[in-house]
Amino acid sequence: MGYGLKGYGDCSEEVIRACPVEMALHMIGGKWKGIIIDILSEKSVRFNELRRLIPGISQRMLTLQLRELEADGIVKRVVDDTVPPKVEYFLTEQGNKLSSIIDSIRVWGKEFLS
Amino acid sequence: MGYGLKGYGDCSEEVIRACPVEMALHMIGGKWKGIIIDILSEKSVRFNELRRLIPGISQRMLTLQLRELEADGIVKRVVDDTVPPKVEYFLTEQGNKLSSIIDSIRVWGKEFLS
DNA sequence: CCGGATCCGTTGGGATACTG
DNA sequence: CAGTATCCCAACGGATCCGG
Repeated sequence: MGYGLKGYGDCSEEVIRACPVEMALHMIGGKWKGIIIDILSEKSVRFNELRRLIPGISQRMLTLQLRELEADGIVKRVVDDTVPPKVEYFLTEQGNKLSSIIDSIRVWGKEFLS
Repeated sequence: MGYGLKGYGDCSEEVIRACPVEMALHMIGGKWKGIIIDILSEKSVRFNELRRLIPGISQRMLTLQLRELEADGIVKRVVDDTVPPKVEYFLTEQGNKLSSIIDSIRVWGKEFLS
């Protein structure tokens, strides 16, 4: 048995090394998760602000991806119970560490494209 | 217009920073690509050897993922034209650089799981 | 030994409309 | 403002069988 995050497959003995990799890729592999983490690494952002910062994303997908990131402990969601509602998103400690990896991925990607 | 790898979406102005990230994640986001790159980072491996090293993967998926990695320039495929056939896979220069990122992802993942 | 071809279920993600 | 709810399609990935 391995970690078992959200029903993710077990880790057999031989691939135990790769499991954390698969898990991590699974957590940041969503179509918009990279840029969401990237934006949140700079500052906490509100829902519609995030929407404006990510052209092309639908309300539905933004909600879904944020919920998954939240469930995985990468993003924190803070609701200010006022009218109009105010919901702010920011990275957790783990999310911040992830963002530095996103950075190195971007460095690699840029070099790859050049 | 952005890079345009395999019909991947365009990069608008505001998300130009995130595009290399999306591209990279798209290239390593396959279910088995992480572990394949991981294994190849140590040594070049033959097809069936790779199969044995990745319990649970089907022949079809191994072929597909290798083909994609090859098309993306991460993996090289060398055919020794003999009987029985011998096909060896190894990382390209870009693939090697990627494997160090995989390493840091694993470090993060391990810490996340602990 | 190293695949290709086919079928098919599951999931990811887009479009649109509605709500407290 | 910050979401839900539906519908729908395409891509992903597993199982199985066939071939050089």
